[in-house]
Amino acid sequence: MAREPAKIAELDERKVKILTAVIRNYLETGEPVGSRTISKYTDLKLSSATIRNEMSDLEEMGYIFQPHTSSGRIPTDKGYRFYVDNLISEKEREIQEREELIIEKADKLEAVLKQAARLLATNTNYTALVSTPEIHRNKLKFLQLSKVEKDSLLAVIVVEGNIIKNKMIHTGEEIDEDTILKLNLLLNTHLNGLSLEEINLGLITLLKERAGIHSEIINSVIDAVAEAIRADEDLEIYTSGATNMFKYPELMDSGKATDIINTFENKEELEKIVNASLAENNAGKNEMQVYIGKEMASPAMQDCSVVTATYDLGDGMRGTIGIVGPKRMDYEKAMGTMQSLMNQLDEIYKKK
Amino acid sequence: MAREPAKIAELDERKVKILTAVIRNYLETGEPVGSRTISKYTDLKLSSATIRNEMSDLEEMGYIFQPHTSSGRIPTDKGYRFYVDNLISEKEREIQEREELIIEKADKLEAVLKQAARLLATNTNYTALVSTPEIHRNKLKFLQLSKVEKDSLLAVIVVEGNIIKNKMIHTGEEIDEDTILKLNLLLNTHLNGLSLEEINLGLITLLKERAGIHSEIINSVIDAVAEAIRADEDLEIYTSGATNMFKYPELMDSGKATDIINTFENKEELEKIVNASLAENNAGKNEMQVYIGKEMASPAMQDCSVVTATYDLGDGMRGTIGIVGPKRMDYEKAMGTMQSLMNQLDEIYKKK
DNA sequence: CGTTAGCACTCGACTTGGTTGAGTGCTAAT
DNA sequence: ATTAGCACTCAACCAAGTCGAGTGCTAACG
Repeated sequence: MAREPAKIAELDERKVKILTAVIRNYLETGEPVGSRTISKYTDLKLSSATIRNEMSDLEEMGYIFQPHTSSGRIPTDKGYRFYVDNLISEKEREIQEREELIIEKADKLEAVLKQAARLLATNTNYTALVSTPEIHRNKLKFLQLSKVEKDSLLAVIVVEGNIIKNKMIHTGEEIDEDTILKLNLLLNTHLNGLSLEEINLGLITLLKERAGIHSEIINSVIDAVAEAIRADEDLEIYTSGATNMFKYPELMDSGKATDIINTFENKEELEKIVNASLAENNAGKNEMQVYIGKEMASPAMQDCSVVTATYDLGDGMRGTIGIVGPKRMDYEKAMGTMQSLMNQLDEIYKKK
Repeated sequence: MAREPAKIAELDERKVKILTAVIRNYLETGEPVGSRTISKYTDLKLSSATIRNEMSDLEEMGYIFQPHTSSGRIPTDKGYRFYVDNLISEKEREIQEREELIIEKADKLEAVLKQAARLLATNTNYTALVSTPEIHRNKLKFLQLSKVEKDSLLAVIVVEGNIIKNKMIHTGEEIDEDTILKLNLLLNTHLNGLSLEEINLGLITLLKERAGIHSEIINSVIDAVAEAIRADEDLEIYTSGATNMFKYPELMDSGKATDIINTFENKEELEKIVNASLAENNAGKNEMQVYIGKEMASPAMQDCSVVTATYDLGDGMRGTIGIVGPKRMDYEKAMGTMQSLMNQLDEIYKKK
């Protein structure tokens, strides 16, 4: 969780080269990487022995470690962090535009988000994570009661951001059209433009008085409004491609993959991740975040990394999109794909 | 897929006893069961040698088989089928009422179904599968346009079964209240009570004529109605507890579990199962189905069994609920839990 | 002084051979 | 028809040995 900057100054140029070589190689193979491999892999002409010394230093400094005595090295969380912070940003921009994901136009936001998740998952071979927007400051924009059957009314509620909610209200007795008209007028004059917080007990009492014998209905309506708005507060989170986790032996073999997929079914855990991302993004807009291992709040995820971004569709509709993968995920690709997706989301919802 | 009746007549009483003993034992342990085990397990006092002979017969008849030479026996699909068809029905009824699942009342059908799935999964330790109802013959029950902003109308559409759909229509120009009133009257007098099929081109043309300069809006509305209704035709399917599949070694070790969970993410495959169940249930109402291994259309599922039931909430709202588990699932428990759930669903939606 | 070659050492992964035990099929005796 | 007995099979387990990739350390080299 605590995330230190990991300054580049701490390492001289050669160490940086070796560290990145280790990381790059490990990203590809998923196996611990030894000194001999590095000595051939890099352009600097050094023998394996020298590399060994440097690697020993790097280990002491906490960037890499050995899973068991005398085997190759593997990057630590700190190592990955360094890599992500200092070494990606340059390359990323070139790649990101390489191939465009294609989001078919779909009208409903929910469908778009689901499709986005699927796209991310299939493109990256990791797991995608999408949270539906949390509705901020939702003011009531439109409220209407209509008679649908003899003894039931339909309340249609539209809040800022054009979120529409419906609620059937069973009245028990028949209500005539005239009364409905009056109720509609009453409700609209008093409630329109208000936010949930502004609809307090005093206002409700006032409304009930005005409604006279139909105060019962007012109750139902207020309930409906409250419930409708509240219902959107516990946000939905979709995942897609969860089983991609199985493709990575280091997770599969240790049985971690199962744990991880289990937490994908657990809303609370996912919320932790999403919320962390949202919070961090309140200040710096539209930046991508990368959380590595223990930087994540969720314990089961400590063998993963996640790339998150926050989308903002205006009207206070903000949500998070994430790509979850093993620590040795291809950060460049993940971030590139994510960026591309965000661009497209922007495009779709900007012209509307 | 082909499902033979598996008559009880084919087997004498002793063979039946031995077969059930094999199956019961295998259901519990998940390991191949040998002759010695059976000779102790059953009440009939026979030596292992005799059992061996009988088992040899049963193998020849296709009820059991050996995973490799000289190991215990495991039931075949045919064996399970026999068990489910002939040996459960008596016991099942007693058990089913044993413990009541508790569905908290929730207003929205979707939420209820999701919760039902979660309940099934946690109660049985298998994977639950729920399809949202396919809406049959949905007649238009209520249709209303309202002005929400200067240049946008909200169309609220209610179809039989109280399915509510909303659609924003951007008009480009401002529409005055009077026109909206007229349009509403026009639409309601002509469309109310009609099904999708009945809204044909002739009717649409008529409406457009009557609407005069606002024929544009009629177009949008008809589109909205059509889309709203059609949108519900590609049914949603929820799964819950998918990871429970990992709990069964015979699936886990062979890597089948991964395949299975993968198909849980694949809508088309799930539809096969759901549709098979729905079709079969058109005739005999409210019966439970059991599909074993190859009886299922989906190839990846051939190491599973599934217990399905069809719920019917009236108004042509029918859908399928399923419990997916390994072939050696506890059929009694699964069927009992399912029955209990169906009862509760019935109860919730009967009194409404 | 940084770099390199060489050597001893470690340790997981794999192979081999042997043992065990559950289970079978078959045959002969009851 | 049932059972006891025997030879056989085969997965699972274990111990010992080999292999190879990799390390740390030291001494030599430019």
